[in-house]
Amino acid sequence: MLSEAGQSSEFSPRQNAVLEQALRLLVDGGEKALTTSGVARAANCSKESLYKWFGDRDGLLSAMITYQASKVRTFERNGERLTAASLHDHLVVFARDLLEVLAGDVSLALNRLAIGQSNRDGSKLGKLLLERGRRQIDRRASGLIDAGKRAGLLRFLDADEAYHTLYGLIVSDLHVRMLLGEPGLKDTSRQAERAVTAFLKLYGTEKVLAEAAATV
Amino acid sequence: MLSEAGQSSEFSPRQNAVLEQALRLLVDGGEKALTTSGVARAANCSKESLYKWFGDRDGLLSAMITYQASKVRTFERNGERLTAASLHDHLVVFARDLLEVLAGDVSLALNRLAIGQSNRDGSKLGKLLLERGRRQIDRRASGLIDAGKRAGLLRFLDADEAYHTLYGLIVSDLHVRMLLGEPGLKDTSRQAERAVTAFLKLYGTEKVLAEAAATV
DNA sequence: CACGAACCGTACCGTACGGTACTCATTTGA
DNA sequence: TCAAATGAGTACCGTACGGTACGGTTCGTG
Repeated sequence: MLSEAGQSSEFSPRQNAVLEQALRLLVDGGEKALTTSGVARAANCSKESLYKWFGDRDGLLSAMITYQASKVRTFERNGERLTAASLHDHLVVFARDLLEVLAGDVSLALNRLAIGQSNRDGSKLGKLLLERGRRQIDRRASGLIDAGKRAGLLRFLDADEAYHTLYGLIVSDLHVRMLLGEPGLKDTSRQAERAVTAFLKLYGTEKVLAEAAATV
Repeated sequence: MLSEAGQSSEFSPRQNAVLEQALRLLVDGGEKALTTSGVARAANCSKESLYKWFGDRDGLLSAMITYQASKVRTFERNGERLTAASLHDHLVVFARDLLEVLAGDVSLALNRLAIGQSNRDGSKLGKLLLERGRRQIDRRASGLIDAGKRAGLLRFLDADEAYHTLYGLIVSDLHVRMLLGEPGLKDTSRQAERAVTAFLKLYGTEKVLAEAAATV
């Protein structure tokens, strides 16, 4: 179930509680509200402990990203035989999950944080966020797409290219708009459905197209 | 040519020079490097003048966005008759321009700035950035898509939906990745070509598809 | 019980920022 | 020619942050 070597003991329970409070402060008030004094006060710990555990403020930020990523786990593809209908459904579920994750409070706050620091620290946080937070979702989608190809339902040369196309169809500019503060999208289900329909039209084999035509 | 009521006298030449220096500081060192003292020093003006001209620091940031947006002007569609080939070419040029704009130093810096402030000031800068910076490119693409429909080359129900699909196909997650500090994309031309090909496969009429099949 | 480690709460320090006040040189205009 | 206005340069103030040091408290262990 857990695809990564996800040792949940990266931090102690006490430290996890502190990181949880830090994330809450970040979500509520942005980076400016995330002061070391504020975290210590909110988490009922001392600043000295913060610096012992996390080194400095940047270490705290990194730990927050690592901790949050460790909470978001995704399921591996089980080995079931894919049909056109089940591929479509799995893709729609993936699309909805992706939009839901990207629109999440904590995700948006951490992305804003990493983006804000990206030209200050050489994008250290950005790299961390992409590695820890994105790999799960990437692997899930790639697995799904590969399975679709093996089942003769999808046709493509470059799996990575196909995945990026799927991602773009699902997300479009919604992520950046939400990062800029625009209120979240209203109808994620419709958006997910549209994206998957388009993706299947681009990469589906005759098998998929026939079934789609039959059901529509 | 200028579609907006773009009075270039929004700021005085002296103020424009100051804003130029402020943008340079922002691009070089991120938001943290953009201090009022630093701007005053770099632009050889006094802090008192800064506050007289722009009110406060937020006013300076807004002015920077407005100024930068006023520099990026785009051409309106001329009334030429679209063919399948010219539509394709115009779309590719648009895609390349879009990627080039999004990957620009100043654009990335301003987007990072607005995103960093988005949960502090009620996304005032984010709104400004979307309105001033995005409307031009939106209008250009919408005009192109509408012209394609009028010429019988594209088929869609919702023009906005078609445009967002095009945007997602072109940009995918590149914008966010660049905002997070990842080095820019290596091959914008190929990316643009792929996006337009996919877009035409999704929204093109038989007329376009026939020509595409003939040329490929 | 005694000892030490971990840790909380707080006080403290140096620094850097946003914003204001003041002085002095230059320009403007009648 | 002279005074009013403009703006550069600088000094200054209050505040707030990151980071450190210290006293007091809890808790596990021999």
